[in-house]
Amino acid sequence: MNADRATVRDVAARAGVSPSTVSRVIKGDYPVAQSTRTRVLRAMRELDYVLNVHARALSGASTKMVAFVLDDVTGPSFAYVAKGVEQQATAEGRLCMVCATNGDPARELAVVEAMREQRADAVILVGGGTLDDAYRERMSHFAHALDKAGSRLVLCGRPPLGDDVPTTVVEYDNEGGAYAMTSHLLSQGHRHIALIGADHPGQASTTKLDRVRGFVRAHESFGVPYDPDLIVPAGFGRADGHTAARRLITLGAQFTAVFAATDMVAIGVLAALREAGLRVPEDVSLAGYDDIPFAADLSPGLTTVRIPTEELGRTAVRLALDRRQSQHVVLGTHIVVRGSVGPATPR
Amino acid sequence: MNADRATVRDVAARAGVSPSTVSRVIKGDYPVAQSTRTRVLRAMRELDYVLNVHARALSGASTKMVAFVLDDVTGPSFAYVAKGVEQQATAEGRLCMVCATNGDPARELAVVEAMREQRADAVILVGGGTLDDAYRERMSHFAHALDKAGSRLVLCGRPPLGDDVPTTVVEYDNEGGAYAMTSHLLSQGHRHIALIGADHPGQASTTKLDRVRGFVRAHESFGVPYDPDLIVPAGFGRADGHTAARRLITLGAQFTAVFAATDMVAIGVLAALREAGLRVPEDVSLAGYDDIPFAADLSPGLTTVRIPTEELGRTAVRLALDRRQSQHVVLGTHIVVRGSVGPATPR
DNA sequence: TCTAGCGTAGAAACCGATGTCTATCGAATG
DNA sequence: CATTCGATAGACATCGGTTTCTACGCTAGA
Repeated sequence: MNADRATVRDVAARAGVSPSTVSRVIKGDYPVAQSTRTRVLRAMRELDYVLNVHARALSGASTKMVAFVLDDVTGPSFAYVAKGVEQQATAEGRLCMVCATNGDPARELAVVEAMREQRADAVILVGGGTLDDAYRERMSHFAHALDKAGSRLVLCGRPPLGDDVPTTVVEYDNEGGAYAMTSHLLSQGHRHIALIGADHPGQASTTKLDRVRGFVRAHESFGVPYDPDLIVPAGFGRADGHTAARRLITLGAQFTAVFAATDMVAIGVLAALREAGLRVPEDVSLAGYDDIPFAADLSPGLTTVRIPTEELGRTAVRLALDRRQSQHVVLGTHIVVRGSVGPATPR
Repeated sequence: MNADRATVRDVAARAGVSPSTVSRVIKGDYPVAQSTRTRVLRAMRELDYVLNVHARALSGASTKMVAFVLDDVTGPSFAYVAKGVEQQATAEGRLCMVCATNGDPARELAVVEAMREQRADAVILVGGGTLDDAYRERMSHFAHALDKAGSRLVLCGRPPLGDDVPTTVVEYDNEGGAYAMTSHLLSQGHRHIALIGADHPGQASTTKLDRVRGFVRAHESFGVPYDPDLIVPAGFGRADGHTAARRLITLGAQFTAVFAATDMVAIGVLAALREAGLRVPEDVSLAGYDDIPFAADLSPGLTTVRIPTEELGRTAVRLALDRRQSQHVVLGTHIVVRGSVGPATPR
């Protein structure tokens, strides 16, 4: 009647052995006579036996799960990191949990807490990251707690929490990419470059700060002064870029190139430029950041900075599960030249 | 020394109560004196106690987890379904596991098996779906097994397995969208429409079949014969569209419009058309399917069919967790008119 | 022949939280 | 004053595998 699910005990009874023996057949790390094994396997098949991972986890074994925490599943670059994580997790025999935070630090902390309850082998945080002190402290606490429990907190594409905090850090050279792209624009003769997507006054984002830093450093290297008015704060989305660019144009700002902090922003900027009757790259050059898949399909193709997204995700899982490897890695970025940047022309 | 993690017992000892009482404080469904509760809560805080979900799951409680199985995390439409699933799961207090199958039916079956081990509250399969008999049979078996265990198999954007198989089905009107778009093209005067991304000979995909069906039915409604040579099999990716379109052009096929089976295919087709010196929509009209976010950002904007992706994901979770609701739903699709389709012009 | 050793299998404790069943205290009722 | 009920809390079995620790049968070496 109550068929429910078969347990080790049921299988044992059917095969005429003890539960211990069934368990040993399942794990396979202990000698079991061939004939016994065969009988047990048959019983398992006949009863459609399915292991209970919770029972297994309870008696000490690893949960074989990694958790992945991101802002938004639909974010073009995040999705690729997720792919890398999923791939590597699968390769290492792990399952993968995904949680979206929608950029809410409070929710992020809640999610990490939930992952502690799940006893995940690793908790991978990707993107963004606030600089808020209380937040950092709570996160450090989690890092220590996870570490003590044999798990690991991984910061992926965000800066370390501090030297004494046991975390795995996988970054990419955010500032270097911005530096390279800005240099590229400067070497094309641009002297008035707008940076759209710098920091909002309120929320400090390290990603944004780094990109601004690279922008500034390149100007310094070239001995070109930059116009603070052309460094405009904005979000990381298409709409943010569109709004910011339109305002810049309306205000009559003078610039021959736009460096958008993300490709999504660049797409918004592109639309705003078009609406204003400006051609790219003839009137204004446009550069992005992230090299999302569609960057190549815009017309003109978007010149942008490539981030090794999948690699980032794969590395995060690999390092977290093998502590013998270095626990702080910085992956490189490089610019991808397409059609959206041309030589500067006076306006 | 061995700090490890605190258990209910540790908390109980520290608070000077029994484990049962601690458990009651945690669940909160049983009367506990205010003073006792306070002491227990303090002990929990002091010991940094974290619940063990596996122990809880073992003693009968639900696992509060839904599993989400898709082809590829980076697929533009899948990501949105994932977002819907994640949102609704969170809203219902569930965590969310994500597994990618890379379109491999064998891996899909393996993943579903893993989800049975996890005792997930629901297992949501999205996209694709083979028509292969052995596969269907195995999947039906899983559906029954999950059902018997109080869980649920959800088919999202794919056809039912059969009437006697206990599943939740959330579809969208695939054929209707293709019908509407084809009608739109026909009403613009197009009489030679290429359908790129029909079925590959080997692998039968219901999604593709439905889209072809809508295409054919629209022609029949309009009394316009269609050219079988213009129905070309192709994958669902950008490269597939590019290759297929280039071959069509090289072969000198006559057509004034292309209906791409997905927006990704459309993007590939667009590139191929451009390379051949054909303008869109002046020389050739182009329509896609899915309305991925970038469809609006192409130039010209891509006329395409909108699928209620997030809604699909949200509905899947909602129905799976509340069996009182109808377990078979078909969500509507509609065409989105942008600039890539124009009136037919003789070539 | 006796014992050491190997291969194999069972009994029972254990992981951590839950829930049932029982017990106690104080207050309220007859 | 005795009894009963309500509020509260503890003891203990339980969920389903895992893992010692022990034991049996058999062969090989002393």
